[in-house]
Amino acid sequence: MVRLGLCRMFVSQPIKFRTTTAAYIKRLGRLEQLQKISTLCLENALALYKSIEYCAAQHIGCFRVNSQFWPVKTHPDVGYEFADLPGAGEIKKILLECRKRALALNIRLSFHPDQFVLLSTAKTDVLRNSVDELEYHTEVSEIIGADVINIHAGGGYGDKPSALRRMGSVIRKLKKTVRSRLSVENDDRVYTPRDLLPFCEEYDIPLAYDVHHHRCLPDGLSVKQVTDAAIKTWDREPLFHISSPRDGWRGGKTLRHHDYIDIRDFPSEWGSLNITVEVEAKAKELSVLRLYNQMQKL
DNA sequence: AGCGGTCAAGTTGAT
DNA sequence: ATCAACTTGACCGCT
Repeated sequence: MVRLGLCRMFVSQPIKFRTTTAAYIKRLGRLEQLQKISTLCLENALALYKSIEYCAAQHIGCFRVNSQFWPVKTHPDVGYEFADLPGAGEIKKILLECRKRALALNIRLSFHPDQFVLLSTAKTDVLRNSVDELEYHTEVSEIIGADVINIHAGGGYGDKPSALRRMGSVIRKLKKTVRSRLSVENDDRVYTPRDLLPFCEEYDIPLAYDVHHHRCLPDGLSVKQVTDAAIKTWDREPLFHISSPRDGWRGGKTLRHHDYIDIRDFPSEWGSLNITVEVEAKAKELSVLRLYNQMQKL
């Protein structure tokens, strides 16, 4: 019933996603830049195909694709159009094969852009970069068939209601292809489910419920209450997050992720639901496999 | 082959 | 005022 999701990479499998840095790319001429990036994009497309095959064979139902899948795509100096890469047509063919394979094997694909994507910011350049980044993620999503681009609500800036209103008005102006994939996640420092649930209803954006963050930053709502309310915000299969604290629940730093999931951290309320649960744990596929096996025994 | 320095971007909260 | 933490790697370039 529960579809477990693997995040971004493998620790035991020979499946590698490549990336580069803007500093390195800048040293090359434009043609060399595009050639280098093309090579990385091609390798990443092949790695995605292998990832889909692996997940399907191991009862892993979802794969979160790395944000650097097309490296430095939106960088102001070295960014590029996908179509301008040498061999773009060949790469796209492989990506369309990924889409077909994921559909045939029922592997859900998702994205989680990093912390620089901030729709609640008051700064116009930060906002522009954020929207560019979301549009890049959407461009890939449309090709490979990813249905979720999950982001955090960003900073509070001393006034969370105002920040959320800014984010809401930006969301209303996003292209439909972007907006229809967007979800917002409760974080461990600023925005709780209690903050976000009314926002999600008002702006028709689903809540990606991270139960670990909720435990780090409680808001008086129970796991059951948030689970039920979050499910109602989704018009497709809900997507939630699970992780366990590296150093246990006692002591200060509960935020850092453990290698594996402690089965006791997996909410009993989730056991029989039709939901995707992305596993955020450092042992990657090994942690998903262990959790799957433990859940089968229950 | 192994290792050290480096990497686009924002915000928060601990020191 | 500075810096680690957030997802922490993975990369290049030197030995």
